[in-house]
Amino acid sequence: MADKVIFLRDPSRDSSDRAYKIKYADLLNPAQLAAVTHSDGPLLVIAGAGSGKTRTLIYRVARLIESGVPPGAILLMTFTRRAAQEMLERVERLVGEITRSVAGGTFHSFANNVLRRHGAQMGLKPNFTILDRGDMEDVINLLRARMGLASRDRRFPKKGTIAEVISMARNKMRDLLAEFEVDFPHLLEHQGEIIALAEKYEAYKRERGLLDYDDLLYRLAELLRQYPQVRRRLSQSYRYIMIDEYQDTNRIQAELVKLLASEHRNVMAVGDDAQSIYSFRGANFRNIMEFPELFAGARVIKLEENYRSVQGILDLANEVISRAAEKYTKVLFTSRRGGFRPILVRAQDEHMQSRFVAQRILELREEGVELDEMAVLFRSSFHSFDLELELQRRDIPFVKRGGFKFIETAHIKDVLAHLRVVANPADAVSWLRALMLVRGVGHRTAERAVEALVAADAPERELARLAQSTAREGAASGYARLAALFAEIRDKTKRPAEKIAATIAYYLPLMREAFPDDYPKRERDLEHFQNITERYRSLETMLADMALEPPNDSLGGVLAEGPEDEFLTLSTIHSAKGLEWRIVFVIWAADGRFPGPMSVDEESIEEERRLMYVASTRARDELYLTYPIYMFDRINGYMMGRASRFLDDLPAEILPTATLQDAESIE
DNA sequence: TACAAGTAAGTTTTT
DNA sequence: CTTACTTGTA
Repeated sequence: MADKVIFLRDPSRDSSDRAYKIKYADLLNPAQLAAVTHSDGPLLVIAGAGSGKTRTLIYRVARLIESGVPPGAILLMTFTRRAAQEMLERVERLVGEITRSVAGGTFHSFANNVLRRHGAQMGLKPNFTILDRGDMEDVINLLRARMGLASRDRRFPKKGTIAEVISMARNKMRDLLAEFEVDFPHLLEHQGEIIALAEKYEAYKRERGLLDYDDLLYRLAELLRQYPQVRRRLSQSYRYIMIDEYQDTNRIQAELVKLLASEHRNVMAVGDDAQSIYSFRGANFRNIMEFPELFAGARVIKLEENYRSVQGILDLANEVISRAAEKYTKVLFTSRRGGFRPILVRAQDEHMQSRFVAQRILELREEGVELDEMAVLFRSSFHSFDLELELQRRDIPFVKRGGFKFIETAHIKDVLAHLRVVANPADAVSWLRALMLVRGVGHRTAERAVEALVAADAPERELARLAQSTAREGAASGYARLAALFAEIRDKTKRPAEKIAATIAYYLPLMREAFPDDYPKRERDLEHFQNITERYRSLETMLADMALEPPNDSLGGVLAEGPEDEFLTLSTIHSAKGLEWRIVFVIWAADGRFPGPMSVDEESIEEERRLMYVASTRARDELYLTYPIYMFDRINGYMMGRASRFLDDLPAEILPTATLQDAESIE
């Protein structure tokens, strides 16, 4: 910030007849303004945490629209679709124009839309089914069993591991052989079989109109590469491309950007290398480092002024990240005054940690801080279990984000499977799931039936035939009921919610038998699910949404009565990305939890460090980092815990410490 | 072949 | 504490 910057106007663009309603220069700092008024050509914005990154994107969209760019020519890629929606709502308020035609969402949702519209060119049916990770694993498990790899004496990797290898290789655009050498050397002995399995998996999906998450990106790239006329058309229609959170894109996504921008190179990438936390998904923070090479001549603008946090919090964040090995150097600063320093709080054990957090939250609420302004963050979803109990005990309402999603529970997946076979009768994964629920049908029978159903022209007739040909009494009526349901929900005049209601009615008795211990809880989930789906008019859209943007909160923790009530947020750090609160607690800031036991090599430790940086920069006013001294470990039993290595050697003027003690008078 | 019950092992983050 | 695989029975 040493130099004073004087901007020269481009007379051809800023001509007098086009007056901007928004006073950009008054509302933005010089760096933000430069990014917002940048017109054509590639632009990289390195945006530190809290530096007004979202604001910059919003004003840039507004500016483009005010300059006469049709909203439909703008493509806004974000990390979640909700982020895109919120941004566009703010743009609408700014420009007073409808922005609904701005294309926005995740790479995956964008790919989904394009492939449904243009995929036929490459032989892709528009009613393809999207497989989530669980579905992918189901298929792999099936193929693994078919290939006789499960029953062997030798230990063979589990479905989850296999799925991980396959997916990682694709996200990094490597072949499987290279993937084994680099990331999974311990699986080298199985590589032949896994490669064979991966080939079968590909064939299985292609034959049945199934696309997993990685396929969405791959098939889109394939479409754009192999069909230049489609690429040109798309590139010409999306003349301005903006990508948020660029540090968390992977190689295939970078390639997609390149292809989509091939006609104009109008790409604005925004991100922060210090916040790259998705390498487990194939994200490569080198993407952001190498953006200027991918788009030669790219302009680079850095946003360093932080508008979120008090200086004490930034000092800690800067200190944590300064020890990172590789980064675009930037130092966050703020003009916010205020004496608060983050504090490292040591508890005796996990429960004391929970009691401290709950107590402090109640104190803050007494002081007038709303629960909505507070969050508790943690490295892994299960770290909050004890705290959740404590919060329930004290009647503190909360929502939990991240971790296990209710959409992934068996009962929701069961219901969805029935709707998925309606949308795509070739969807063998879902048929299998639905058939296994029929009493008297096990995996063997189900597998045979699935092949017949997928090949059949009219599935309901095939179901009727199965009902007649089965030797088992129970199975016959089971098939008949399934056939009746199928006929009912196939009715195109029914809304998705009505189909869900019919499916739930069919499913409830089956669920009670399958889950005698906890079916009431599951029934509540189904009710919740029913509510979520009310707003959909198209079954296909509903199914795609459930796969691509499932509701992120896991149910169960919510204690409050009405929607007007305030909630405390519990969240994994990953799910807290891009969000902010006045008060933030980071629990389990202990070595062995954060960084976790899985992080051993240099690279993953570096990623954990960035994760700590992300966590601490979520806080505006106050930041509490806590850890217990005694931690229970399944292997070692109780052991002495120590503070996270990212925190324990920091000077006391950056991070003072405190120890908790029980006061007999209280409690 | 289906399914219940019992035993053994493994446990991050998410589109 | 959950899931995955084995064993036993109908």
